[in-house]
Amino acid sequence: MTTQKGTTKEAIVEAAIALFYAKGYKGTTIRDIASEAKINPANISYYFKGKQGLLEECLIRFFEPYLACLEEETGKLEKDQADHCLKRAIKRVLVFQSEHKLLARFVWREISIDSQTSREIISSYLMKERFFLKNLIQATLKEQKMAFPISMLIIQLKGILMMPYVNSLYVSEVWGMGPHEPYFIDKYHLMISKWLESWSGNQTFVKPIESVASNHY
Amino acid sequence: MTTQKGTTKEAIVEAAIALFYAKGYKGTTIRDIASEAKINPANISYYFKGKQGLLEECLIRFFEPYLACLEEETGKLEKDQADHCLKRAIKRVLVFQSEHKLLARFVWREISIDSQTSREIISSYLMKERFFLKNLIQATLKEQKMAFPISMLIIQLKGILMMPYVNSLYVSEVWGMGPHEPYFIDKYHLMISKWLESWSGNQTFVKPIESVASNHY
Amino acid sequence: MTTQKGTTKEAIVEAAIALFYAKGYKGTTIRDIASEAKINPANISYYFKGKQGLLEECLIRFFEPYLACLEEETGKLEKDQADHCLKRAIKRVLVFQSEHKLLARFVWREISIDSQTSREIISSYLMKERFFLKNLIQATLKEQKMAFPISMLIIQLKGILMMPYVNSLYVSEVWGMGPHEPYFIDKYHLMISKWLESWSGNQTFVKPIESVASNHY
Amino acid sequence: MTTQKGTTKEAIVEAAIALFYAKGYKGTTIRDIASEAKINPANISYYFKGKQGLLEECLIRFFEPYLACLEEETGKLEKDQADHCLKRAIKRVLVFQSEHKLLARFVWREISIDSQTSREIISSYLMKERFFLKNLIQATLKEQKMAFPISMLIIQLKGILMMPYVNSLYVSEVWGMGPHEPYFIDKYHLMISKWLESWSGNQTFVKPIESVASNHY
DNA sequence: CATGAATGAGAGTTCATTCAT
DNA sequence: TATGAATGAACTCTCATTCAT
Repeated sequence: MTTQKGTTKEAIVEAAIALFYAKGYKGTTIRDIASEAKINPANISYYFKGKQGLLEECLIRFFEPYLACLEEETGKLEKDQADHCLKRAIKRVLVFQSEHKLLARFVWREISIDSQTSREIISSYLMKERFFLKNLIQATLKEQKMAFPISMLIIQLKGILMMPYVNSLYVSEVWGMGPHEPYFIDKYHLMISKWLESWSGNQTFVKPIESVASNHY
Repeated sequence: MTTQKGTTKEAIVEAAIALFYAKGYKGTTIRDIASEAKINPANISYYFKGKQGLLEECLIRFFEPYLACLEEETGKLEKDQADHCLKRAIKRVLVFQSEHKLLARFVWREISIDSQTSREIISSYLMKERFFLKNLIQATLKEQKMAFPISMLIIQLKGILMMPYVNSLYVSEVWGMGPHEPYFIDKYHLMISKWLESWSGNQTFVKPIESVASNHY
Repeated sequence: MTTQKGTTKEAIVEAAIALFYAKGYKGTTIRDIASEAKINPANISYYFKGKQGLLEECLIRFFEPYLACLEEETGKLEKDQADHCLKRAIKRVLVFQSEHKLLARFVWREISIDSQTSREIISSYLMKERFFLKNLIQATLKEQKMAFPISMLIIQLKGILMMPYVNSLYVSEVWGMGPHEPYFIDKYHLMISKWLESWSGNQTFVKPIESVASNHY
Repeated sequence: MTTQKGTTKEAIVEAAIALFYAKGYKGTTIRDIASEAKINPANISYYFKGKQGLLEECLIRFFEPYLACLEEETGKLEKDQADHCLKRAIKRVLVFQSEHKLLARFVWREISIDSQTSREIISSYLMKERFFLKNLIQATLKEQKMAFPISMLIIQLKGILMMPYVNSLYVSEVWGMGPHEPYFIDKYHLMISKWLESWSGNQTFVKPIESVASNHY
């Protein structure tokens, strides 16, 4: 059978993401994936050197562009205002995740399982993430007297970024709209901006924080 | 080898909870469990009619007392003030989950996977949960003009209850303390109370909501 | 199905030896072995931790008693005449191999293939073999002026010992009888004795070497 | 990529011989061969109709010239002295094998494995071999009273011819030199001549047999 | 001729489960 | 109750082979 070049590989990844999301990595067999992608199971080993290789491809496809957002904005710290970089980074990360909801959800859930497998690749990505977030936050805080330790801000930020895709149900209802809806990102981003300004001191274009609070609960 | 009556069964469940939490249901083999519990794998089938039976035992051990909290407080609605019942229910649920952190975390994570298996038992529990939450909220709202649809409040509440065990990292850092710390529950409960009063209109012993907001972010 | 204790394991090893001999290690599948032994393929992994484990069991079953012959006679060097020890060692090795012809043939053929697998276990056994042979020969040579380097004698001896099982066809026809026939060992042993005396100088009960030579060719 | 005509095919055969020798037929994959020969795996099927076809090509490349030696010398029986033909045949066979050591060793080892595959081609070659050897020996023996049955002489001769390549280690040490050394063939051939004369009665240009014997052991 | 994609058969292995003891 | 042996199903992966280009 003749297929378009590259089609098979893409079909496998797409099917894998959908099934890993729905049934978990361990709960998905390569035959599931093969039949979903309408290809021969052997192709999975052919293209990805096995099921774990496919998992790693998925992780890479998530983390590479995800980290690119953070890296690029970290790179702009020298010529742009730090809080602008941080805000742009946040926005880009939110957009990226919202464009890859299944993948985002699957990745954040799966790495909470002590899977033995792919441990190295995951921890290397998480290290990079932490590095960029730290730099961005540190630069934003530069001239501030820090009310919080940086480490705490990093983890807060990370939690906020993951939240809509890990607890989408919760967030979507709390916010009256979900990550899938058109203006969600704008709204969520606005909320984060206010949180950010609450500690960065840089409140140029922000409404009073009370309005967020009452929105929030 | 002779063991105390019931000891074997308990050892199995304990080992299962720890391993299901760490490695996921699919990622845990009954031999893992057996060797962790220092018993023979055949005993698992003997006592629980198989691995799935053991999973269901875990689910039951989580949901039965969990739902009991809600059911009992729902039952008190006739003789006590509705918002008091709701607050007590919330507190008991938080305490229970905090006493069974691994189990709570495992259950809420696992049911997000479309496991096919145990689907019936899970959805029956979730139906009950929804029923009790609805009744408690509805009673609290009784004489209020509802600003929100009830369904939204239910899901919000549910999200709030699960949060500390699903995203413990996030919550613990945002709150400056985690579900494992002694006063966490009190603090978290206080926050929820304020959220609750923000829509129930019953603000007898509550500080203004702004203070929560500024606490929060 | 109920079977005698230990029967299954033995049946597997027996079937494995026969099939490894006939079809080679790579050419034999565990399903071949299982059906030959009339057991379930999973038992092979159960008892031997996989096909390679079964191979190693076969190697162990060959090398352990084989080396025991050499080790014991090496141990007797202190209280007995060296050439007697060496001759007894040779005789015992011949008898042992002749009692396990398939195994012997399979082992000597298989280790000539660069199998990657089981490399460590094999080379450790061969090292021991060389050690014992060296000691036995060295002791026999002690008071002789050595016409040959020891290493050459070791390899000659080893070749002679392997020969009847590696090239049984050849030997059996040259000798007018094969390793399977009752008096073969005696005759072969006599030949070796003469070869041995040709360099050890100890010719007490030996016919002149020419008679062997004309027998041989 | 353009390659010289025939180059690909030759590269495949060369790689195959080296790998079959080192890892056995079953232990070698066509991808091993392809990457060793730096060609595409599909070419192997293209040129040889599959892995087994490649094996058969190797067998042919060994047996055809091998048998040609025997056939040609058998053909000369009518116009030349029988024992001269036999000796020349032996010499040519030895030279040929020594020029194709890997192939020789691989072939003689592999046909001792009941490979099912290529059984027909192998046994047809072995039949021819036996036919030529029988004729050569029979002619040499013609005017002799046979002390041995012919069949025994055939098998003895065959064993002698195979020996240096099957048990090269053994032979090389016993003889003080191996099949790879320049004068080995001469020496080995001399030895065979003496063996031959010991039963053919034709001892014109031979040293006394004792000298061989004392050389040998 | 040469190639990369694709396939089906079958290999080794794991696993939950059963059963006689 | 508790256990070790044994099983069948299913999984991942490898491999020789085919085919369109």
